[in-house]
Amino acid sequence: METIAVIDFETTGMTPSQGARATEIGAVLVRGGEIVGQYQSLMYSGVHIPPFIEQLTGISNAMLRDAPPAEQVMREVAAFTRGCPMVAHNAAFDRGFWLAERERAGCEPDLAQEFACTVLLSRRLNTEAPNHKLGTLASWFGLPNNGRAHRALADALTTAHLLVRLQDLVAQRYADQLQGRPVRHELLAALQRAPKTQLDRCVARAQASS
DNA sequence: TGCCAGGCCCTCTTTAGGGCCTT
Repeated sequence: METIAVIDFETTGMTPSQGARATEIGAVLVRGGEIVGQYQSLMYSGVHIPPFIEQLTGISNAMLRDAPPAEQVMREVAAFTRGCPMVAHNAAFDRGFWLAERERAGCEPDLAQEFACTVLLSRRLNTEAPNHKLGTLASWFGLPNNGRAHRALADALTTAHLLVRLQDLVAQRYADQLQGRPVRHELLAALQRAPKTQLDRCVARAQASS
């Protein structure tokens, strides 16, 4: 059975290309609609956390002084998620840090780790929601409270629960095509790229090729 | 002086602009 890794980074800024670094990572493994593993660690990279980010995340410069080196954390989490397809909320953001921090840590590229994005999927599958922020969708779906928002494991757990709900939506909406087969990451990745008017065709195509 | 992310989506679009989403 497929295991999907859901990750979330807390960082010092919006993009590695401007020098931002990760300060914390949370990773959750999802298999068969259940959470089967979780990982969280602060990570020290030597960069200063701006006051705005300290206030947003609650992660302070003092907290990071005793944290393990970023390179060590990335090697651990790379081993934890090895071979798993990935999911994140606004995956373009987390994927950027995932690739940058992995490269810094000297991790080998993992070609199996395609990303699916719960923002893109929610926009296609859940058009009634007022917006597609993680906190809004958690309330909208009545997801479990996983602790302080803007901490990596709490947000990764919320994203994992959101992923399961979105998989359920796909399974219910396309029950005829799926015929009881699980909603795999490959189908999610195809759906998130499909035009809204062609979701039915996308599912039929994915099922025909699987 | 004014700008400083990037990828995606929508529309009063496509030779563009603005909003969303993440820290």
